[in-house]
Amino acid sequence: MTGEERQKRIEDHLLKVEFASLDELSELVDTSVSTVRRDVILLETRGVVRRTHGGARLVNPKSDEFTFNTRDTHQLSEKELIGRKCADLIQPNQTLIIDAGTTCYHVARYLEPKAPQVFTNSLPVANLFAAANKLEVVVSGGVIYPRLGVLVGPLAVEAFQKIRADVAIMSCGGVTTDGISNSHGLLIDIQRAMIHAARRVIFCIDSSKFGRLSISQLCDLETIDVVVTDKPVPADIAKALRKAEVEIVVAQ
Amino acid sequence: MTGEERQKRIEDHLLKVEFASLDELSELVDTSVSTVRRDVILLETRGVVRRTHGGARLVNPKSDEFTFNTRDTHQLSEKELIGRKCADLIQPNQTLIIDAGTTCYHVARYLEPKAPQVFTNSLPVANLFAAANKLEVVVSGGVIYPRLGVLVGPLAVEAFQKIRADVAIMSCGGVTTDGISNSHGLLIDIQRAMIHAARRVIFCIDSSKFGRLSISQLCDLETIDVVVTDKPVPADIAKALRKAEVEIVVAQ
DNA sequence: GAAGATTTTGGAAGATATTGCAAGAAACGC
DNA sequence: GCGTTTCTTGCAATATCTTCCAAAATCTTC
Repeated sequence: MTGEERQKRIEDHLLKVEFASLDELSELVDTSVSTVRRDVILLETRGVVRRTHGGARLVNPKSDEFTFNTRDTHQLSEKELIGRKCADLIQPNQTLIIDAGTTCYHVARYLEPKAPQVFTNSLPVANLFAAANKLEVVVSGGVIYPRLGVLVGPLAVEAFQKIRADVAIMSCGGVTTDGISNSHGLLIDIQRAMIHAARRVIFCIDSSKFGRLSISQLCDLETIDVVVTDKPVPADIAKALRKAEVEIVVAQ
Repeated sequence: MTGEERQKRIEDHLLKVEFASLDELSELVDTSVSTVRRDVILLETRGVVRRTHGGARLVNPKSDEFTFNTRDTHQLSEKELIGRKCADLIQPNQTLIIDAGTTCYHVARYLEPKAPQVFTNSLPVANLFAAANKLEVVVSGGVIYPRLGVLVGPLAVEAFQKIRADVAIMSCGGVTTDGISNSHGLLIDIQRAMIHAARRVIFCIDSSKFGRLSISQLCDLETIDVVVTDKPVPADIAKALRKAEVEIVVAQ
């Protein structure tokens, strides 16, 4: 086995496990620990891997997925259900605005067959469509908000102020009878511009958000056209939604 | 067996296994290691394979374009060298514009310690920095150009027209004594805006680009401040660059 | 087909790179 | 702290590379 082959195997292995001890690696490629150590040093200078005491870890594990993976784990199946149900509401060839956030990301995953035109300020959503050239994806500009991979700031707001779309697919941090709220102040302006630009506004809201209040008020319930969620909505909020003429879709 | 037949068999075998040692290959084609070595040297000059200590590796044929497979760190060592050398030219806390393209991507990989402010229209570069929140990354808006993961169109051009930066790190498709050219017409306007926005323009150019002419003319040599490359520049182009007062940096 | 020129091949010698090991230094866990 | 593990550094053994050369094969030319 040549040196490069070994290094590739080490890299491949780390892609799977994210972290590995030198012993483990030396066994994997059937060579001495010294050699593996040298390989890892080399991979580190290439920026592929970071050395730690006793092993190595991948530099940017699953960088395309961003950290919202971690948030993902506990409510994955609900969000996926919501995502699929919400995608069903979209007609072919509509133009869509897709908000940042895990739930909206899951909607995006089911959108490809509809071949819509998509506007988004979410890097994960952009990455999702970057390879497939079936549909046109427009990314708003903006500053990357680190952990979430959202583009924020004036560039983003302006981008959405300039456009019009059939549907906006949104998410949020909390819903009460008074309206929708969100936790990141930076996102509020952008979300307002998104909602303003769309003829029809769909909020994807997992059940944990009902009754919860986040820091910044985003809009009142009248602004919404559809709510997609995973469990029946609590009575008081359901009543308020009906009064605001919001269609409620429960994915089960 | 003729030499050509041997080389074809070697190539075919490498298509299957990706890596092979010279011993392995010499057994495969039933000849001495010396001959196989010569074959491999020949295949390397044709760009089919890459020699490694003790063996040979297939060169990924789709190498020149940006695959979203940025993990594909092999056979890019020239670009990696250029990337590191170019990153050395950057002072801490400068503001940078980073062009799309594999070479610029490799520059970006070495930039984190410099903590610059970064503007880019490249999704791979954006993803690279999205996880790390050490540095501020601004993404231009635009339509995703599918295979390359570049943002193009008016949103992108406008984004770069609005800003100013210390350095632009650029790449291109070809360099002749007449200037720089690039293959994607959509990129030209954006690259011009990038160059215009920067006080200092650095082109990262791997040696295969010298003497090559791409479809669209981007700029003349006077526009450039620095060229970073991996091999000594051909005499005629070197002369033209000197005349245009371009600093030449060779990474070796 | 034969003689000579050219190319290809296999191998040898010395140069270079890689590998595994060992001793001392540094880091880690308790 | 102290024992253990891991890291660094230097070194010798090994493997591979480069560069040469002579033998063999192939091509030219007549």
